[in-house]
Amino acid sequence: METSPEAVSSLRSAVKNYRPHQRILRQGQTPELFGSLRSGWAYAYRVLDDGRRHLQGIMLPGETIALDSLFIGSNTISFGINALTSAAVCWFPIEAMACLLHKNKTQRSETELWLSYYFWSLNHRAANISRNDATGRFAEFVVEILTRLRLRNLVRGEGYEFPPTQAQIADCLGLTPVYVGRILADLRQRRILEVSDRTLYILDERRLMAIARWEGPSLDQITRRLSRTFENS
Amino acid sequence: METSPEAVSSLRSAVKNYRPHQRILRQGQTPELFGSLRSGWAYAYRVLDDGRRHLQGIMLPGETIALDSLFIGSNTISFGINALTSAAVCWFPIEAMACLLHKNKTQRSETELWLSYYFWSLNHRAANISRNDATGRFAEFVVEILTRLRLRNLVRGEGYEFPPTQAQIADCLGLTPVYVGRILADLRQRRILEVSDRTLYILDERRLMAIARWEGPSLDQITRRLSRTFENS
DNA sequence: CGAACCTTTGATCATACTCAAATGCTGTGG
DNA sequence: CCACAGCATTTGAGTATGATCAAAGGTTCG
Repeated sequence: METSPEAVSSLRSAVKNYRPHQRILRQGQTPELFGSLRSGWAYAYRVLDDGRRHLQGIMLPGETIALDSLFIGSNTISFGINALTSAAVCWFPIEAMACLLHKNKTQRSETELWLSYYFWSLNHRAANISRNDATGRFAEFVVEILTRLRLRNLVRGEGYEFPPTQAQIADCLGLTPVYVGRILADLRQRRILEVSDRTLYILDERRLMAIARWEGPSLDQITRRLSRTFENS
Repeated sequence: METSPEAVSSLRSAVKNYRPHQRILRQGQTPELFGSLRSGWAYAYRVLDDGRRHLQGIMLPGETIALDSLFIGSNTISFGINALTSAAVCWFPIEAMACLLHKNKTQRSETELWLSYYFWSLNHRAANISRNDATGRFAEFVVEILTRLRLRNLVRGEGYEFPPTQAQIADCLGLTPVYVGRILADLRQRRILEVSDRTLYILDERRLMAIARWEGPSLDQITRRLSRTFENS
């Protein structure tokens, strides 16, 4: 929601810093503020009855924290959000934000676009987990993150910043940490991609996409429109 | 969205009937109308690149078709919706509906509740698929549907109406039809539940819930509030 | 310097898939 | 009314993908 700074910046806002693993939003809480990640990564998770965690998604620098909170009023969010790396979050008052979004036509259609992307990705994630094999899941996971990093031009040097641990990736994809390690080893050996020192190197993007069986059309359509919103600002 | 009939019924609406498997909403379409299932079941699906389908969710009688459409403006929905049984859908103009929801405070907070349930279920479904084993997934699937059927008092006789085929269940849970059959046989043999003649009989709800490892608290909280909205109308 | 965590590798195991064939049910047209 | 095609279910036998258990080396942090 990195949008139309003139309008948004008129809102009172506060920046808060978080250490890795620090809680940003509590599961079951009614959010009072609406946040956006100024820097760093974060993850949305759900604590299961047996104590294990399931990671529902990952937030990249510049992205929105829990878009839900703009629309659910006084209801609670069903997940918590923690910092994955050191992170800074910019907080806005929800009420004012929602009001602004409703009145300003441009803002509103932009929010609708983000929300539709949000719905898309929630559904897509479930489809990915249920149909792809482990390697395919991981490949899709990487491609999605890549797309989002590129959208915001977060390329650093030759590689991409890629802080999640194997255990976190596993919790995202419904795999075990050990097996994620094996997938990484396999992809590295096949010279498709390599992760080292929290950096991701894509060696053969074409084959990576083939493995991910990426649904080009449906995502492309959305990202093209999203990237247009960046050009305009 | 079976709510405050006085207000909603003032909107122009049309009822349309559908045969089993008939398309209700096309994938990639911008919905012009907002629908609610007057009778029958429907399913939201996504066609994958390899031609297979993934079922994203199932809609029961009385429920809303694609709550998304109220919030995404002119964007497209990333899934299609088909009738699962013979079904009747009641269509409302989206614009008027959205406007009504925004102005009327009661309606609005009710929509927020439904939307938060929608977000919950999208996330929950992904968590279910990625963490539970096949039997657990199915048990959770059943318990969720059961909860929703009861919410609307759709009990018929001693059993519950349960039209989905094993192949559809499989596409919902990321399993194969054959294995779903084996799960059913196993649960029947263990006297936990039984499906015959499109009817579901719960033989041992306690054990079913245990298998589903149902997240009692988080769902209960929502359903209690949802059922309150039914009592009020 | 030690503790905690992350990664890597090996060996074994089980859950769920694949392939295949038989049975039953439903609807349709001759 | 029957024959048949098409689908849904059931069961069997064999297989593979990813889990589990275990241990060793590497990092990071206090």
